Amino acid sequence: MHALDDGISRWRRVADAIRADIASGVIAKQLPPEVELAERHGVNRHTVRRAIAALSTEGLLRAERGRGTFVNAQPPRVIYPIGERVRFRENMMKQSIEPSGRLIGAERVAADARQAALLDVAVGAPLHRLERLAVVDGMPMSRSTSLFSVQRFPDIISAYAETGSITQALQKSGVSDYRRRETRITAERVSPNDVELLQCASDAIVLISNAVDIDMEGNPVQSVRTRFLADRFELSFKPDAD
Amino acid sequence: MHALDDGISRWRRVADAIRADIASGVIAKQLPPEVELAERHGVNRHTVRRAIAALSTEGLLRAERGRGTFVNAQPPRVIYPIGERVRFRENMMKQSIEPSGRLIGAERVAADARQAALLDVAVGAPLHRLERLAVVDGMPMSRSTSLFSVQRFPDIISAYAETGSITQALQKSGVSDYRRRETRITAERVSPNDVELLQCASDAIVLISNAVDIDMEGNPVQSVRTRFLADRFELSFKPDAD
DNA sequence: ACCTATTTGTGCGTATGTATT
DNA sequence: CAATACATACGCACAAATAGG
Repeated sequence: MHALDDGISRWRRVADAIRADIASGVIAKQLPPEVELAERHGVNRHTVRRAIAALSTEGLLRAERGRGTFVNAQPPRVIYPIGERVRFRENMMKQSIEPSGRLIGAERVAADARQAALLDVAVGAPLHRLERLAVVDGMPMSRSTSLFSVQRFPDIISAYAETGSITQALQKSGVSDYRRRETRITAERVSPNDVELLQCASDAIVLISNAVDIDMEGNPVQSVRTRFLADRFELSFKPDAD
Repeated sequence: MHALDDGISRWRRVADAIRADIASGVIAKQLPPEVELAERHGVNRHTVRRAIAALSTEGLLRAERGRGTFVNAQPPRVIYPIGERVRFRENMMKQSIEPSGRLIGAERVAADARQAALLDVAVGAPLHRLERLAVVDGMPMSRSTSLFSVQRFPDIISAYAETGSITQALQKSGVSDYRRRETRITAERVSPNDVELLQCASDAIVLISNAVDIDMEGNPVQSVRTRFLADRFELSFKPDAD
């Protein structure tokens, strides 16, 4: 019978009670241990764990093995401008943030239909795939996967490895300047592959930006898919430019 | 000892196995029952449930009590342009989609510091808050909250209620045209308040667009915060315009 | 209309593993 | 090393929704 006062399950009511305690300030930083919460609410420890799991999924709590369960403080999001001119380094330095890119890996792949259309190459044409991790103050901020035509940019990978900058690597390859043609944005849960690199929870949310850069003649230069941690970033679009 | 082959927990390996089966097409639409999966993988039913819960959080699966657990079909996302000229109705009709807005509620509120700065009014100044739900083919697509200065637009609420269009309501209020000054985008889990209106899972992800519209003289007209379901939308930004 | 089998959801008890203090 | 606290895993029981006879 389990003595349900209404149609709400016990773990939901425990979760609601904890959420209320946090909102009212009764619980400020750290939760009582699971066994104590179980006693206090008159439920099994598993039921408390179920409630904590739900609140963790909401992003409200964070459990650390051996230490305890803590209320998540949400720092203000970094503002990331998107527009015609997109330069990671410049954007960050405007906000007094020292950025750095890290090369994760590079590979040659064959263009599928979608990629071929974006980069204006034949289906099956060889592409360089460049995997990068953007780091700010030692904190991973975004993961990006860039695609370049091998035919047009045969040495782009080594150029990036040397300079650590897409802009400079493209200059070495004869592209003096480039601009963004289109940026498409959506959001998903982080892929398991990126969890370790981004040092985030396995159910974190990432903003996904799919973009195509073009040179001054309008020819596609790179197609890039960037994953930003949504709780650390806000993408800003200003028509006027700045 | 539980016979862990490596450092990965059993539920994770079951989850990985299920994910692989889906990717390879071995499982197409519906999963075998939990008890059968438990037998097949040599684990307890709870362990299978843990794996299914993780994959559900990823959006890959959907469990229905009494029926079974199903693979989520992901329909292609609707592309939503963001740029200087933002007109919900026009945007949707370009993709042969018939939109409609629904008035959820309206309220008078006092401007806090942030809102006051955005709308260029005094802190504490009265604002109209307009709550809307955008619906496409009977399917809820986005929830938005608009703020207008009461002083400048005393009758905006009734004008919207009559016309069902922000653009037309503003025209009635003497704003012949307007454009977007800035759009900021991030993502969060859906707020419990919006779950019912958006008819989504309680842990769904929403893209959040915070934007300010200005009239042709550059004066702020409205501040609007829109929540799009991330699995139904892709926001597109093209510098050139279209 | 009813009953039954199937399937997911909830809850408790117990034991053990692992990281932190 | 010991105590504490979260993580994983198994087993059992019953509730609730669904589907079919």
